[in-house]
Amino acid sequence: MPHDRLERDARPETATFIRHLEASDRTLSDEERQVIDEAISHFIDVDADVDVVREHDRPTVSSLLVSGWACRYNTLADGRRQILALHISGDFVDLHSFPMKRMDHSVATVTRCRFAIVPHENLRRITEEHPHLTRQLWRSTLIDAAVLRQWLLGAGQRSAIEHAAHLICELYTRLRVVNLADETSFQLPLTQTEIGDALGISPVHTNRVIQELRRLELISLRGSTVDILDWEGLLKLAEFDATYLGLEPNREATS
Amino acid sequence: MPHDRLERDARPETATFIRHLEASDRTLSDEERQVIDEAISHFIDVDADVDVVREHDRPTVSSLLVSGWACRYNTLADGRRQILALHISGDFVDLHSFPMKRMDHSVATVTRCRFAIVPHENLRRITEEHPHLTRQLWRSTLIDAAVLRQWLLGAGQRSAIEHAAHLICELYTRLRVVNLADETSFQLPLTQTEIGDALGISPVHTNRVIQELRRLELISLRGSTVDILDWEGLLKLAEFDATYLGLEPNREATS
DNA sequence: CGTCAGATTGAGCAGCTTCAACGTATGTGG
DNA sequence: CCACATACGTTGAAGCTGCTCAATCTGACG
Repeated sequence: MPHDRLERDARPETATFIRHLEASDRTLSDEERQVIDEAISHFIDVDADVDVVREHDRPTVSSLLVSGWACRYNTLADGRRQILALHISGDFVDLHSFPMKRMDHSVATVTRCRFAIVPHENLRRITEEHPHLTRQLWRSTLIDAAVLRQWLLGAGQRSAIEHAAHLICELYTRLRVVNLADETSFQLPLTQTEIGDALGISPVHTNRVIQELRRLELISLRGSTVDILDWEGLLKLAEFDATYLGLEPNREATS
Repeated sequence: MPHDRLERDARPETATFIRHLEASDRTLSDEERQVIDEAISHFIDVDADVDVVREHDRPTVSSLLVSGWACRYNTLADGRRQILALHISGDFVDLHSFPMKRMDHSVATVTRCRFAIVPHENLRRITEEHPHLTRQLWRSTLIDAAVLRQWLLGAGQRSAIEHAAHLICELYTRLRVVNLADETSFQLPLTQTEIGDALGISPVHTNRVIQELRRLELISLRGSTVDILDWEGLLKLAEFDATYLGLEPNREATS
């Protein structure tokens, strides 16, 4: 079942999430930082390929990913699987279960992961006492939705290679924000089958698309290392525009 | 430009949105109902096929759809268009622009529409003073995201006919909630090209998929009237499960 | 050295697209 | 009231994108 080990731990690991919120809003107060920190009840470690939350669950806690890769996914009766989101350090994988209550999809680890667990009761208290922080949490669920819109645009309108290029641009950009990508490369710990489940294409075609990206000298992909060989070329092929990731400073009277 | 006419008006038209929020949470207080009502600054009417908000805009108001159909969409450089969401009475078409600030897509009317306009300043005040209502607004943006996940699952994994059947199930279910569908039929004021843009398929194939749905005696579609001939059959073909629309009563200590 | 997961390749096929034509309903100006 | 225009739906034919099935290759690991 979900969590296979759990332990109390120190707090510096919330730093990634805070960096994340601040990537779009530099106005978090020290108090707010502390509130986030104190909202965490404990940390858990979960092995790779384990369901953390399942469709139809009604979680009473939300999980902030501290390290590792996780995904949201849904399946059809005959086994067809769509990955709905990929998550990295600093992502709140199921914050939406707080206002929504019931899960409409599952969340699984891709690699071994560490999560900071935030009880919904603590989130509720934040909404009662910290409206600005509440808006930032709300905002972080809306950035998930913006990513989802790009995935839908990709699945519906982009060719497989354009869609794949867009995913690489997105992941690279997001990993840079949390300092998990070098200047020209990053680790992508997904099998080609998993990449295909995210893009909505078969594993065989995923392989051919990757080969085509290599042939065009846009990326190299050996093992789990992606090297960006031609960022401009990737951007152009993917029509990637990072605006939707909400990274620009967001100073607003109403923020 | 966006709004082509504007006028002050009476309030009963917020009823649909309130019914909407209450479809999932019967605990709205009279005070909260009044707060929503008073947050509306005015109403506007917009002709069909007009952009209400454009990608990259930074709106200072959000728009609650009172009547008519609207959609969110995004396009690629060569004109390929993906409809990202379809909206009916009671939907807040760009509530997410409040926490997000910058639009990552456009919103357009499909038919002539009436919107209730809610200034972000009023929404900000709600987040300061009405935490329960804030959670319900947050929740309504997350239901949009849940719909989006189903559309991605459809675009990525379902066949065109399964995807189309799912869309019909979704729209019928949503229209029922706001009393805009009969027992066995509803009005769908979309061209086949628009349906195709929502499903991510060509207009020609859309036509063939609709014919196949007719041949299977699942629906009839003449003009803009959809008749549900075999609801059970549609549900099965689409693997439709309405849970994600968040319609179940949602009574929670933390709600 | 055998095993296993994952990557790669080839061949044939299905679903969907594109292009182009034609049908049909509605509306408009002369 | 007819001639024409326009928007949308429908049909046919050819072709491309991506799928399935099945085999082979590769590297990591016990």
